[in-house]
Amino acid sequence: MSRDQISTKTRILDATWKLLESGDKNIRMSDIAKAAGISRQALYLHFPNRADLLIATARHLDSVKNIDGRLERSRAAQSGMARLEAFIEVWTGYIPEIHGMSVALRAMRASDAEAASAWNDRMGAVRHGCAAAVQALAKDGDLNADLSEKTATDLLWTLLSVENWEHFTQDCGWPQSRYENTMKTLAKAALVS
Amino acid sequence: MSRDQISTKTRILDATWKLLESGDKNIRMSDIAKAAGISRQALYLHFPNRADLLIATARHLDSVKNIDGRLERSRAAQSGMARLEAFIEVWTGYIPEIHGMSVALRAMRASDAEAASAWNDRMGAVRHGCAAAVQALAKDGDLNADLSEKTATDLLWTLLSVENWEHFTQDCGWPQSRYENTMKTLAKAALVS
DNA sequence: CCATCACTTGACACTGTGTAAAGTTGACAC
DNA sequence: GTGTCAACTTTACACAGTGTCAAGTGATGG
Repeated sequence: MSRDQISTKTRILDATWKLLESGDKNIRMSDIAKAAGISRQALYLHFPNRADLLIATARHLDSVKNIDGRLERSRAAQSGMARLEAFIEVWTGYIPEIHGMSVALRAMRASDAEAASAWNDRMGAVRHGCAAAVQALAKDGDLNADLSEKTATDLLWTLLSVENWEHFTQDCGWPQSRYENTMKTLAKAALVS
Repeated sequence: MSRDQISTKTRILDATWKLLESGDKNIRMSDIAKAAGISRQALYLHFPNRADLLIATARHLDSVKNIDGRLERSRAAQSGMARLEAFIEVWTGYIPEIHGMSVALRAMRASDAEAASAWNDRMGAVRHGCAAAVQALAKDGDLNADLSEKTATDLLWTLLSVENWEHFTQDCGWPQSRYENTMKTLAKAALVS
């Protein structure tokens, strides 16, 4: 609160987020500056470059959206099956909220190593959730005997990728609810014995 | 053969392909020109812009690799199941050969409408193959009764996406053979009654 | 009243794409 | 041989977008 109600840094992050969410591609630093109500050069007083700004926005998003808190719910489940379902519900519900961000970050992966590692870091967290759900299934003896825990985690992780969400909801035109239900069905078909 | 053994246009396409295949990101027009042994400006005598060059390279690749001919094999299968398997074998075997190209084309989708439609066109062809396999399954009465042909096609198409291939072979480190076998198993688990 | 912080303004270097124009070279026609 | 044409080269430049730099402004606070 040094200057305004909310700090300029936060205003920048919110503006960036909003622009990404709007689905506009090719967002320039000048667009972000305009949206945040400051000069383009002032952005560089807060973030060294575009990549760092986008990465900071991703982290900001995660903290505002409280993904960790939401996943808490799935950790509370009694059975492995319930945990798998709860995890799928939480994660698939989260995807549309971060989709604009994810498009931008993935687009930057090709040219920016730091963007790539920011994305890998976030997806690593998802994988961790998948692994925990698989482990809970295995503990209950519900995991398909043909699958190692590693393999089962790979399958679930891939199934629940943002790219697959895009494919179903964008390219195939499925509504979110159908996507979510299908993911549950497929996950069970693939993982549960 | 106007000038050299092979035409300059072909040399450009081959050079572009080779560079894309090498996995280098951020391939510039000047890189392509150098690889083709001509000046950067000469590229523009053959292709109006970068997008058109990449798209032409994609088509060139498809024609050299003869994807249509390869898919012929799956059309010859006797049963629906055999057709599904043959289609998966052909397509999954094709993915690694076009992967460099596909990365470049997908990266361009965000900023270039023509690149997006070139990619959609190619993926539309894959979807067509999926639909035919699903139809063959349905004809044999082997299609899961819970699924419409459209839904089954959506599932198979998504399962066999290039993005999922990347996920399994790159991010999960699976060898190609394992990827292929898993796709067959998963496809059957998801589609066959 | 002075200093400092947060910002603005204006200028500029750099990269990569695409355009433009004039020059070179070799093949082919007559 | 001369002329012509196509395919290419060389040089130059416009343009967008990123990132840097330096000088200036204006409010806040000791």
